[in-house]
Amino acid sequence: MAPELLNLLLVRGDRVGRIVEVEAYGGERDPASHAFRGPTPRAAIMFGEVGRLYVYRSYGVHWCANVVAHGDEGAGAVLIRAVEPVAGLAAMWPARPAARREVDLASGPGKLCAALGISADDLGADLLGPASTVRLLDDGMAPPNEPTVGPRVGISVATEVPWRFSVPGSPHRSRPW
DNA sequence: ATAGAGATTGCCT
DNA sequence: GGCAATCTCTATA
Repeated sequence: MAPELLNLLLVRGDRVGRIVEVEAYGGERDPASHAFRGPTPRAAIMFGEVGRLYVYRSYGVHWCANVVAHGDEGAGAVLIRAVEPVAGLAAMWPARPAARREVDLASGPGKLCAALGISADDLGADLLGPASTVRLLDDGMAPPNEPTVGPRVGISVATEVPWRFSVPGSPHRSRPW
């Protein structure tokens, strides 16, 4: 379902971004996944109710946002890797002091959390709940028929698994393919 | 208790 | 292109 998230809107307060790049992580059989070692305290949410927000700290510096997604059993999550700023840009600029161009505002998993203001406060938010701090919205733009597919980024194991998806040609993606 | 690694970013050369 | 920043989790003792 990771590519199905492409072109959906990620909303926090008055800041809105359109998802242009995602990366899927599996359960206990995916050595690159936080769920690989079972439902540990951090990873337990990946084994729970789908459609919730999983936020974790990356390199002690950044927050990363995931959508919990899996079948009837098992575990998994989809990392949001990049969004295109759609609304609330005025609040995004001061949250991203290093960004000088609009395309750099949210073109990475840590960047988009900073731009939208997503942090541990939002951990576990029901992304489809109308009252949640962080929400996923469908404004009618369908996901791309043929998303760009490639290997996952920043991991040292199972790098051959082609579970990175993006909107073809979007200038807001995190890294060149 | 403690050590090592990490789904990244931005500044430096 | 190299590398530091800095927190959390997990494994080992």
